[in-house]
Amino acid sequence: MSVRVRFAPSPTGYLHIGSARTALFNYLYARHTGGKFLLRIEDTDLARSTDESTRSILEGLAWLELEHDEDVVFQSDNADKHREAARRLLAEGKAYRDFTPKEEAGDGNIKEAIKERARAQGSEKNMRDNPFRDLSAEESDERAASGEPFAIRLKVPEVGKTVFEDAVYGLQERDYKETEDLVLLRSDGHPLYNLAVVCDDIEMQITHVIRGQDHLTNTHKQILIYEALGVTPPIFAHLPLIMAPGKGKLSKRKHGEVVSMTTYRDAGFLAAAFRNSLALLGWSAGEEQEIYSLKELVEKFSLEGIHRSNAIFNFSENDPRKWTDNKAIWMNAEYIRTMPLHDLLPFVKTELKANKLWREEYEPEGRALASVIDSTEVSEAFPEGEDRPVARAVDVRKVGTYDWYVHTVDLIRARFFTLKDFSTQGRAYFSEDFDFDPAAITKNLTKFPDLETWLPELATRFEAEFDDEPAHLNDLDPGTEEPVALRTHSGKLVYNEANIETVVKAFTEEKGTKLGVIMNGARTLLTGVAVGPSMLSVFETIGLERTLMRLRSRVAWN
RNA sequence: GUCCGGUUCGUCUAGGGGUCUAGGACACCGCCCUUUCACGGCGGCAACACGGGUUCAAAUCCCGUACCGGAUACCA
Repeated sequence: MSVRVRFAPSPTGYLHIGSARTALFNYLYARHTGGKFLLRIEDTDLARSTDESTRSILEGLAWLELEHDEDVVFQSDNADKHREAARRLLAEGKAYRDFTPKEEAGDGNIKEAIKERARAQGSEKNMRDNPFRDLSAEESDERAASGEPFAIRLKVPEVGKTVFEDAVYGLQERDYKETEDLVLLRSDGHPLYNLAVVCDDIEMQITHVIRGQDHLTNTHKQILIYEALGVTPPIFAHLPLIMAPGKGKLSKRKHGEVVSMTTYRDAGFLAAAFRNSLALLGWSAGEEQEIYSLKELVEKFSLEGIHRSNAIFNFSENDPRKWTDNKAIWMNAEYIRTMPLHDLLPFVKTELKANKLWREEYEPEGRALASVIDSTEVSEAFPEGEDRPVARAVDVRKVGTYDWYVHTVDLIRARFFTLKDFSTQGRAYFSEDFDFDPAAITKNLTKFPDLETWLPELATRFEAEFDDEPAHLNDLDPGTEEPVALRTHSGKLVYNEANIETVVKAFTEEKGTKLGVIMNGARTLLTGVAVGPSMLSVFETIGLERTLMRLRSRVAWN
């Protein structure tokens, strides 16, 4: 029988890290085995379920690219079937009506209240002491017919135990006396979770239930229901939990945004990178590799590789550099700087567009970049799997062209952690309207007051020495195709790294200062930040015109 | 309280009786490169929860203790 797994979130909030990981593992298992990955929304708790949550969960799954098979099942649509199952068990004497008046839930912490009550009862509690458990069928029917409200509870046998082999945790046993006669149907007729799950899993022909370890005890109750229903239970695989730093519960309430999937999307994470780091939380292929493509994850995933101990999602709220798990941040950076450039470009485009930094000129030859990359024309744009476009920069790349854009992204991505960095740290490459980092100004500018006159002077020097005119093709070295002529036809120097270095070094010597002083001062004026690629590349990439303008600008000095 | 589960560097983890003076990654700290740097290179710090067994041999198997987590609802 082919594998059928499901991800069954309850729509009571956004998709959080734990659920996302559960969804991922289910997805990977399905794809690995060639089975189906189904999605079921467990919305039986009408009071807490919202459409907004459902949308948000679907959105999160879509972002992670965990595509499900078949139609989404809404558990509430099956309520009639659940009720029917409860009635059947009642008729067969495997369940009974409990006429105990419903206890009103007190306000405050429900979890705490339950724990308190359980503690008070201790081991003394007899799970079979419900007075209605052995009520005669006649009396039960009579009272029901008279309109007395009742819940339907499963009649758990007096002696014996539930046993199942968990694919992760191994053999699990639980004595019946530890399990109460659980409620199947509420007195208002609404089916309860354990009944609904079992019925739906049967109906959806689920073969493997992969879910959080917090369901381990529910599983025993569910097995009881399977047995009562006369159906063989599926295979269960429980996942260790993802905890907060300090081993506490990772909660929306306490930890806020770090647990929400949308946070990562909005923070400029690549889904592939986040998915990759999620996969490593509670699972390992037993090797030292850590960067896995989705394809590799699918190939290597196995239930045997799942751990039994909880993992901590490590972050510290007060450190902006560690606002979320460090390894996740690192992995995102790793993806950004090592993934094929043509895979990264669409994401950068989206980011730039969102910040009004995108220019149509960045489109390759006027065509939509995405369509070029996705279509068969890819070979034309990127011959033989090359990351870079075919157009070679025989001259200085003209600022604002597609060629320049690709080169720039490639240049600046090395030090970036998220997609957001392209529009923040990297803003000065794409716009005249960028901010200056106060720390950079202090460190590289105001510390050397001479720079206030030197840098505009450098601009004048550049203006005298350089020309934006490209070198002529004739000047190319036939062997390397690199421009050999350092001068343009007007007799000025080509504005490229080698020449810039010569000019800046000479200028530095004249001023009797260190190269770093000039370079870092220029970096601050040109890019607004203190870190980045080699300054020679920066000069060239920003282009002569903008370099002159920015070196002369007074903005940073005021 | 009771039941269930877990415990290897700060964090994610490798490890399934000898190859473990415990490996990798992130973070951190040094050094190198360099005009700076959150790129890169090299290096360092740092862990088998504790106590008993079993065995020639235990991080690995067994038992206990401690700690942590989960569950204990007419929530899911």
